[in-house]
Amino acid sequence: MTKAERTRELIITKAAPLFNTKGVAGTSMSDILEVTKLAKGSLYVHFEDKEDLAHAVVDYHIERLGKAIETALGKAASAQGKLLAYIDLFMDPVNPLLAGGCPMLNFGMESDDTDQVIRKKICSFMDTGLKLIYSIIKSGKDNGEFKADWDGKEFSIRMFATIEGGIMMSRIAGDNKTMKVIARGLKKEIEDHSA
Amino acid sequence: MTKAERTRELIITKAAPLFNTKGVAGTSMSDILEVTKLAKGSLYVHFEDKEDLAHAVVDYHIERLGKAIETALGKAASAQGKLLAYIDLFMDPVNPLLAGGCPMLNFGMESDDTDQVIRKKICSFMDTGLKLIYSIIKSGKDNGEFKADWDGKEFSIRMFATIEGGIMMSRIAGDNKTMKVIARGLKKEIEDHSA
Amino acid sequence: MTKAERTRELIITKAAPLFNTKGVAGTSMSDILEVTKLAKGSLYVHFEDKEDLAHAVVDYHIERLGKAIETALGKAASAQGKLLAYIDLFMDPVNPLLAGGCPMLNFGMESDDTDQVIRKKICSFMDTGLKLIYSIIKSGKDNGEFKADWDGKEFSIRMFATIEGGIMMSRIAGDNKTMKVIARGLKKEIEDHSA
Amino acid sequence: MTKAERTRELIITKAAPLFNTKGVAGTSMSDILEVTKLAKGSLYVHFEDKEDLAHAVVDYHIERLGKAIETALGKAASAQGKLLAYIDLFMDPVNPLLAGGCPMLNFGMESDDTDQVIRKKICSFMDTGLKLIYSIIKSGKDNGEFKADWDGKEFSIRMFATIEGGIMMSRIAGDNKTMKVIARGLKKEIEDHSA
DNA sequence: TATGAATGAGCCTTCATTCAT
DNA sequence: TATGAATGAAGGCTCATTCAT
Repeated sequence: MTKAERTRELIITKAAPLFNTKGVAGTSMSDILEVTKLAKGSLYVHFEDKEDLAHAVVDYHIERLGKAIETALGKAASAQGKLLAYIDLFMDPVNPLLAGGCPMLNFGMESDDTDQVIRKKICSFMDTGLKLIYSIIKSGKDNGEFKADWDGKEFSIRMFATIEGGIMMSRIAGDNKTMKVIARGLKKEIEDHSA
Repeated sequence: MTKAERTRELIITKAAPLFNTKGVAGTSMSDILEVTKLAKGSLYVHFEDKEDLAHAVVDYHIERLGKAIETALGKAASAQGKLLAYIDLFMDPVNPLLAGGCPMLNFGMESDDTDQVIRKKICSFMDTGLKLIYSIIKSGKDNGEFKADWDGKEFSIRMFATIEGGIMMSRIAGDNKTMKVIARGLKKEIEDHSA
Repeated sequence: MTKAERTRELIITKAAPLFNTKGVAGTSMSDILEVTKLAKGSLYVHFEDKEDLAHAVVDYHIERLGKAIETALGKAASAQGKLLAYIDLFMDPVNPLLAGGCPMLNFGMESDDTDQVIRKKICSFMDTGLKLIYSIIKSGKDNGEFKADWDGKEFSIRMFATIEGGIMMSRIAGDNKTMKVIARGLKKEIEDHSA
Repeated sequence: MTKAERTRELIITKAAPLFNTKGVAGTSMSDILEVTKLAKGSLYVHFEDKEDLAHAVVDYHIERLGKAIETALGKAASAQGKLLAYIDLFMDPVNPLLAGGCPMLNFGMESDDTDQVIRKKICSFMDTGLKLIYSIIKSGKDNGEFKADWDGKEFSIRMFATIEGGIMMSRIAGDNKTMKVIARGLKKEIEDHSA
């Protein structure tokens, strides 16, 4: 990793929690300077402008979340285990994996009317997640873990939506009670479809 | 209504879509001046500062959404009808009731780490909504519409979360497909619990 | 004159010598703040941006120079007197009427490749000047002051060009010797065409 | 020519049209980096600072213009031919010899109040040009081409000024009409003084 | 109450330049 | 010599807000 790459990475990693916490509009370049301890012009050596940095930060969040999911699911042997692991990953929205909470919610809700590049990045990551859940269910049906008549497509969409909604509710409430109810419900449904 | 009250109302109604679309941080007082066509100082005659206005705007959104729900549900005679009406109200996130989309998602996700007053307003409105759904189910169970063993508390939370998650997904995707799948699932579940 | 008009006028009059001396690109908004003793944002109450202010300053220079010519020529009774008065007005480029020198030269030469609005303003003022000289010659011929066969069009262009070139040369040299030679030549030519 | 000298030359030749077009203040070191495709630090290997480069660029313009004059006049056999050749060299200000137009006008007018080094360079080049014209007239008088009573000093100054003024006027107007009138006038005067 | 000029902190960004590599 | 990352002052401009009218 060259020096430039290291600095770029430093900026992204330091800026990431700020953007995810205060939003893109709510975070100033000065805020980022402060946490990176870099000099004024330095940010612009590595990023064209605030927008460019914001996009890189979104990519970073997507990558981190993607890897976290991959890791968590990698530890599970069965399809059912993977689904449960996925749910568990989002069980604590008050102390989330990524400071500020789920970047899909944060960046998605800020960008839907204001930044189409970010919206599309989040959209494509959402699709990836959806497809992942679907593929797990499918493989579970293929290997006999899950009942063959389970509608994997419908469930993957609903599970995804429910989790995100649960995260939103828990973060707004400031406690995880809601998320727990939701997780229990989803898990029960998964178990109900075990063969 | 005095002239002052009317001006105040004008500011709030014109500012509301801006805040809900671009966020609080992303909306400037000048943006609001522009759409209200008021003079610079006028805003501060009616609101202490931007924060104060933002809070009033959140209240306004809550009130409007609350009334829309009330109206929609008022038209339905049965408990089941009310639940279905509630779902239908959120069926078109791409062309939402309130410009910018669901204010609980927008203000909730922007404020969770930045503005505790807004967060609490959204939180308490969320509670109201949750309780409303719960009370409908309860009354449905009381009058024999719904099976007595239906867990109303769990379902109301899950329904709320799923709808919000569905709104989020549809807005990020830019189309309502997701929302339709979710609505169908929730409605089926409701019907499955009809007595 | 309203307060706003007074402030606007203050900014223009204070900024004018700066722009005419250091050029538009070479003058910063901070330079202007300093001489006007206004606060940061105040400039933008009266002007959209630096370009807008620069255009107003060019207009101001044009107006002042136009009025100075008008006044000087007004004092002369005859056509010949007017032509000589015009020349006299530009006789001291080292201590010019307008700080920084002839705005046609300064703004014209800076803007020809960079700001078409300024270029056109200067161009149209130049045309006015040209037409003025021509009309003086014509009226002199009409009233019998000048010989009828004098080519007024050619001379007005050449007189204008020679004066501007003389200003340029004197300012570059830092002394008025060149300008004096030129003035003498032009005046002789005018006298040679007296009837 | 060493590599360093070649790079230095490259920078100057690429920077020259920029400075002559947008002015010194209006041209940034980044602009120059862009057209030279050099690395950031490289400029400062060859030039102390922007001022130093600007001075070199002025020298370059002076040298090019000087050589162009020399070449054009070299082709003419008689003194009269040389004077006419000189005038012809400046006949098309809209598509000038040097991109941006006459460097004496451009750098002269920008520098007269801001950069004494540039001003003096232009001043001394102007003197050279003036002396050249004078010497041509003198030699023409010596060899009997021109009338002995022609005031060569006065005419050389006036011719120089008129041409520069004509360039200015044509560039501001965006067409060469003015310049043509002026050239015709000067040429006629030259012919009128032929012996 | 309403106005809009004025404020000055702060915004994002570019500037000329330096310096470690 | 050449590189390009780093610097921090300064650039133009917008911000939320105040205040005299």
